[in-house]
Amino acid sequence: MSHRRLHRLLLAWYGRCGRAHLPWRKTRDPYRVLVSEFMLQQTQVDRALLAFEAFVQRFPSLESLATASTADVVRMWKGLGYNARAVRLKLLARTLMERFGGAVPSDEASLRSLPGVGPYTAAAVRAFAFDLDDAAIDTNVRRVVHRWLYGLEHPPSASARTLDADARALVPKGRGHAWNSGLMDLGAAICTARAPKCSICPIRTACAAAPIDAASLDAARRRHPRRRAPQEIVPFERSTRYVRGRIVDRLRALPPGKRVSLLDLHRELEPQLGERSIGEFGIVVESLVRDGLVAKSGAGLALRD
DNA sequence: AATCCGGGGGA
DNA sequence: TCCCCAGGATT
Repeated sequence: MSHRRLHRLLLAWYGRCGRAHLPWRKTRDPYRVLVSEFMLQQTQVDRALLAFEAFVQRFPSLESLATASTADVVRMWKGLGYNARAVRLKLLARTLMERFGGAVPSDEASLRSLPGVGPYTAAAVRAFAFDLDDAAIDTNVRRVVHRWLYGLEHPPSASARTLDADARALVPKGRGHAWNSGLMDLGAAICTARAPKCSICPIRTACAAAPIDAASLDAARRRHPRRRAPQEIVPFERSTRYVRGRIVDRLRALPPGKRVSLLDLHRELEPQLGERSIGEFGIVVESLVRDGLVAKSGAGLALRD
């Protein structure tokens, strides 16, 4: 089945309104694409923008990242969250230098073998660095495709598998880069999860869901609630995530070469952490050690080298 | 299949 | 203030 009308509408809109000026869209350098995709997995474009510029300036090449210390990479990751990804990105760089001759592969199997690269990132690298006709499918893309082809996504009319197959079939031959870029921009700016702007959508005349009324979308969402884990009862400040964040932030600020004892760290962070036993604190530190973020020695704690 | 992993923006 | 956000690894 052909989707020529969809292709024409979205690609024309991307040409007019797309964010082709984003630094990771102006380049085809696979290393930069990889860095941007690692950041964009977890962060909005506006925030990733600043971090990206600083990161590629500090680590301008795969080789420079591969030879950098994990500590320096984690320091450059400040503000982005999910710090284990900084560790994986650094490990990925070393893997590429050692096993792939310093080049980013374009085949899916090789990409998927790399730390931190799953189905989405592998496809994104193929589309954005190599302009291959692959579909980088995240939840935003699934939502957009569902609306186009099946109508409102509450309740779902198609499985994730079906949507993935549809999304792949939609990629116009030879236009992988622009198509994926346009799809993401549409999902971020117009075809949003809540309050989509159908009235200004370039696809509205070819969309099964348009026009979506914000109030009825909200009502449909409430009628079909997504299954949720038992609600987190403790305040965020009591959560492990918060403690981990405070610890890593404190270790980021530690002068290179310096270390801090568990007891001193516990005492320093006490004002932010409230009453939390040293034992409980130590368990959180252990989780950071397991994640490769923190190094523990007789001299104390620091970001891992 | 379910859970963990941050930090921020917007309703 | 509360709700929501997203891919990958682990178990």
